[in-house]
Amino acid sequence: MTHKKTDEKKSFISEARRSQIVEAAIMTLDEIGYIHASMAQIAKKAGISTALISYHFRDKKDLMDYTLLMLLSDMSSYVLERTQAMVTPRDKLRAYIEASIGYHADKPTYNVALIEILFHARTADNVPYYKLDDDEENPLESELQQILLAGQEKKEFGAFNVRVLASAIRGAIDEYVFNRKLNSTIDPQSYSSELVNLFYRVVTRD
Amino acid sequence: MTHKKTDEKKSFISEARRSQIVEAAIMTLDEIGYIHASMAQIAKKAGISTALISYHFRDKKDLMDYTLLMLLSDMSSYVLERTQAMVTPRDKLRAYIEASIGYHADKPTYNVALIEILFHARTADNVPYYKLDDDEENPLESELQQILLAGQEKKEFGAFNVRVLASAIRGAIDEYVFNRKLNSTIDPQSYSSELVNLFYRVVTRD
Amino acid sequence: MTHKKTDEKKSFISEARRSQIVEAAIMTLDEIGYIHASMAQIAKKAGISTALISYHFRDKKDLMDYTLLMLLSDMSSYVLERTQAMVTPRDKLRAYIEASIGYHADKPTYNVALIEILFHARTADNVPYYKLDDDEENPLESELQQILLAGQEKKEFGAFNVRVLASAIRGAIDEYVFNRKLNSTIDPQSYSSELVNLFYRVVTRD
Amino acid sequence: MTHKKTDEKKSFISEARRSQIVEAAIMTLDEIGYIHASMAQIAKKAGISTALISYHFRDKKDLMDYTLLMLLSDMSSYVLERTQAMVTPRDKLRAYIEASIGYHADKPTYNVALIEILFHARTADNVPYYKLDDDEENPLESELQQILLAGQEKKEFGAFNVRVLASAIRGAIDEYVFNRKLNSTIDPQSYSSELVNLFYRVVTRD
DNA sequence: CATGAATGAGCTTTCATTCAT
DNA sequence: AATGAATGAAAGCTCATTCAT
Repeated sequence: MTHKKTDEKKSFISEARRSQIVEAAIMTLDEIGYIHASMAQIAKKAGISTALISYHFRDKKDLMDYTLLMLLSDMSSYVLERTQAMVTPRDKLRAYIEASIGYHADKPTYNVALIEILFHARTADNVPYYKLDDDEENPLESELQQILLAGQEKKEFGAFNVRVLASAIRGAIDEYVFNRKLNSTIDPQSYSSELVNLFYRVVTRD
Repeated sequence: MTHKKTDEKKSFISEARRSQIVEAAIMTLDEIGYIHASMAQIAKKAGISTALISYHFRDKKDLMDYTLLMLLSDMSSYVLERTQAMVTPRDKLRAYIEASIGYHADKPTYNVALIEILFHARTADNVPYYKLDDDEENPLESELQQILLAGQEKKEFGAFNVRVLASAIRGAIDEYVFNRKLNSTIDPQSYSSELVNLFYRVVTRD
Repeated sequence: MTHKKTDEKKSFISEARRSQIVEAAIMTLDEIGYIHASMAQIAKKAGISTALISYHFRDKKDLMDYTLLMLLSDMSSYVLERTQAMVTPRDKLRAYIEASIGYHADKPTYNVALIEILFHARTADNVPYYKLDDDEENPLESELQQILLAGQEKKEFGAFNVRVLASAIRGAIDEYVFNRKLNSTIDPQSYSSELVNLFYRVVTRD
Repeated sequence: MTHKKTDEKKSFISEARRSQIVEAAIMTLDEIGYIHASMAQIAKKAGISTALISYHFRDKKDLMDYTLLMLLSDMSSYVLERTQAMVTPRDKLRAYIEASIGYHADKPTYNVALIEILFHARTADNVPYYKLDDDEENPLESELQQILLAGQEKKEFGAFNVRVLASAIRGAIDEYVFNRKLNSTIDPQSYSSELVNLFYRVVTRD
């Protein structure tokens, strides 16, 4: 077989097709969810034949894995760009929270697709992705920990367990993503602003 | 049709059968996940025929909805029992956090089944359950809000946005449930203890 | 899953269905050959849905293996019955050759189906069946060897290499089965009669 | 269309390509069998694109037919060379048997490819090749018949039905090719030697 | 109350072939 | 002469559901 697969070099046109397919996959995931996002539905959305998807991706798993990769990297760039534009740990923390909430508001389609894959896809051994502890560091997680750590080292922040606080912050952010009763009644700016205040209280030295 | 459905009155024996099926569904969901949890697999686990499931539940959706109901009520009881055994808002908050984390550690099977349904099941209009803003109040959410509110009224707690703090707390709890890198490296007691400290800082009056 | 599979006990009605499916498979194999004998074609021939075949057989391999078993046992019975009705090695040898050729003439459909499976089916490791040295003794092969051996022991036959002669006889028989130019121009009785004369010459003591 | 097909004149470079493709087809047939020997697999083995195969052969049938032709002519040359080097019918008969068995031992890959095509390929009317009575004389069959006939005419051999004996000899040879239990326990020299003895007994005048 | 039997719809994947470049 | 890109058709298989018994 000569099919282009995720880890091989691809031609420009091939790369364009792959992007188009990934984009169609994301839209389909958002619109009808992972379970109904069959190759046929994705192909239909992309305006191509299912066989062409098979030509550009080894199989459905390959397509979903690649799509997940794209989604994760897109979200990471979005947040990291905005965070790293700041200088002090306090400002970085604020930017991190605002960007994380903001991404959800800005690109809801991507967010839903991400969730759909994360909670449906499974490894060949049938281990769900959401149970996997990514061998590779999650760049968003480590960025947050580094911000908190830097704040402590610079004596800008007080004493706290970095990993636990980082988790709490990430959880508070994700809660907004998942909880519709929340995100449909409080706008993202207000929520992130409140969250910033809340966690400033925790990090601030007495 | 004479089939017993979720909202009809059921005989004792029928009720026993339904429980058995729900139990089998939970175990199957935990072991192989929602997508592979076919009627056949659940029937096999229960040691009965698939047709018998269809006899006791209108369809797969009905079974999953009922199972979800059972899971939610089990978790609620677990947490509420332990919370309501306390008197002061501070103690209630501590109990709430510890019980929520503890449930995850105590009944991992139920927790996984809960997640599997929540993130896979969809309404007839294809709306995912996780996007639904439960029409009925989520008793765990409102309990937490009431604790925080009571603390403020009794001047035990300071000023903060109750809904946002409640969300942050719930998010911090769920983060432990979902983040394997977290729950596999920090034991539940330590995490909840740290979380309690963290949020005590937030609620405590200056 | 509760599907009946080849090695489980089956109900009467299930057994009847399996027979019907096998019969349809044999006819389909004869008519359009292994490659085109899809589940759909076999189901069509049997007047049932493809899913019903899947219900009664684990997969296509299971169906083909079971069909092969039936075909081999049918052919064996046919030949062994006629052979074992004879008493002396000479008569047994004649009966063996005549019955083997006769089976081909009597049941051409079965014969073709047998060939189709034998030369197309492959193990899970992709080893073709025709390359397999049956772990279990082939009853037709061993019967022939025993006839020749008995003839030598009773001094009815002279000296010869039993295995080689047995192979030559089986080859001469199969040649008639496979070679259309042969079996379409010489009738089976003549061919077997000539073959008997030929091999009588070889076994007869000088 | 300008595509070069089997019956047209071809350029030298085109002929080289065709040979390369045929060689790849043979290896693929031997390694994974006819059914899995897709154009893609053959192209991969040849290190070219599938489209190039389509360019040099009308379709898959054309490729397989041509490959079969090559295989048959290779086998014929092998056997005929060795047979025609002999002078007397007895010696020719010995050479024929030894060469036929020897080819199988010498070129197992070719032999397997030959079998795979013979038992899988079908005409446009879906008639399997193995059921075809070649319109053209099979040179190996007629050579054997001529040897036997010549032996009778020269009074070197006795009386027997030439066509039947020829078939028996060919069958005895093919049995060694197909029967793995045979060819894996008796070496080709021994088997052909025994076969020669056996059939010498048949042809020798009393 | 319980089951085995049966189906239609849908799934992913593979294939030979075509076509523009 | 050679290829990458693309397709329609068909394959085997699984599933939720229905129905007669």
